Amino acid sequence: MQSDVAWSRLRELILDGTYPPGARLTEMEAAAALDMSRTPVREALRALTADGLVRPSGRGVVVVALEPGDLDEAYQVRSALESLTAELAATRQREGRIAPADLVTLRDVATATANATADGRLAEAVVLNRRFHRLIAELAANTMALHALERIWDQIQVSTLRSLAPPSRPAHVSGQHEELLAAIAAGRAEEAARIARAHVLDTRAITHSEEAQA
Amino acid sequence: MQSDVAWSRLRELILDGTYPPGARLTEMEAAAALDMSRTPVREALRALTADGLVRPSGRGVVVVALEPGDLDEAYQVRSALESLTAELAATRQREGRIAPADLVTLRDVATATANATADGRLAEAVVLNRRFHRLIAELAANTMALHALERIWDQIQVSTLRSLAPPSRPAHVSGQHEELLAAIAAGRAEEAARIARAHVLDTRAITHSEEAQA
DNA sequence: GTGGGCGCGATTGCATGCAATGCATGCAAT
DNA sequence: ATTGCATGCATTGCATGCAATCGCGCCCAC
Repeated sequence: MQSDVAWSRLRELILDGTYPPGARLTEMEAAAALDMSRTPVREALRALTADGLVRPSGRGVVVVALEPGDLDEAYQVRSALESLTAELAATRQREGRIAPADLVTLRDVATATANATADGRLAEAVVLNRRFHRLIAELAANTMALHALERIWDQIQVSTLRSLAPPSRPAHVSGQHEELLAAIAAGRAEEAARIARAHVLDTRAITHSEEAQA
Repeated sequence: MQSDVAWSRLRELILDGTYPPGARLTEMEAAAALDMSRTPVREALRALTADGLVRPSGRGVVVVALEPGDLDEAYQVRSALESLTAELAATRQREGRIAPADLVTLRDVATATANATADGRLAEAVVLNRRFHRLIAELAANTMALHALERIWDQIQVSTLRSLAPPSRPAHVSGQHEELLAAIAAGRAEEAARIARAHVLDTRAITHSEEAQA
């Protein structure tokens, strides 16, 4: 369906920074850019509005720019949800409902993320980091939580892309990934929940301090 | 905008059970029922699909019927989010950022909910109960959490409307509301979070046992 | 020079036409 | 009788026309 194509392509363009926060976008422009008529583009823009990636502004829409306060809110929600998914994933592991291969994949992604970060391949690190957290959410086998998280991740990604900077303590972040992985692999649900919550809030704090530096 | 009108009217019809889970719905039918053209109705149906209230099914859409397993997932997410909003509300209260009148309103709604439940005015009790939880989410001042909760509440409401039965222990539910209220009013954030989480999961358990009875 | 008001033009929102699609129904053949 | 297929039709998805709207710029007055 062209409507879905329009949605995913526009979403992609927003998430990779081609349309940065604040960028203006009209039905007609987008229709011309994607070479389709206004109708499917119109539906896509409405969907993106519902997703919180753009917001109506006079004529057309603009890519949202979350203010620091809104970002804090987003991280709070993300923290609550990832705490839940980590707990659920660990519980499922304890119950033997998780395939060993999935845990291997998770470890691989964690390693790749650490390497990319250490090497300064930041764009790649962002993708891998998100994949790491997504894999955990998938292991939790809770589609509602996964969907809610996708929305939050998208919104956070849009508003932090421009300030791409290496984490001040890369080893710290990687260490937390390792701890989280270990807790899940061991089926320690409560610990996994605690680590996930702390890790997400830590990530926010790091971004904060780097904003302050800038 | 007619598109929004269509969305809210259709949403209302679904949430109040006029279109029960499983009901089929086509663009043309809905357009005729709402007396507007297919275009705005079409957009509304897409939005409702994104909201998880209907899902495409062959031609047209059907109102979603969450299976028990999906309901469990929904309650898990709801529990995580309400735990967060309760914690945030309590924290804001401790910081003196909550108007006393808002707490009075919250208490009034809690009382009204308890009365409606005790009197067997179930439809009313559902509305009041939701308003109680919503007020807390508003006190938390986290719009993302509020939006995510609205979605979850909608989905849960649709799939539990038909099994409207008085809670087996109404005093228990009302008591939990009181405890939650007290924790927030006293600014005890951690306790509020704990009570909220337990209360939501309790609600789910009650529904479960009543399903079992039926 | 600045503030306010007015008019024009771009852009949206809705309606409808048209073609494509997929589902249901019925018929035929085994 | 049941299954497979073909045909017709309801319904969707997209394109485009048309009217209403809103923003923007310009001009005038102060």
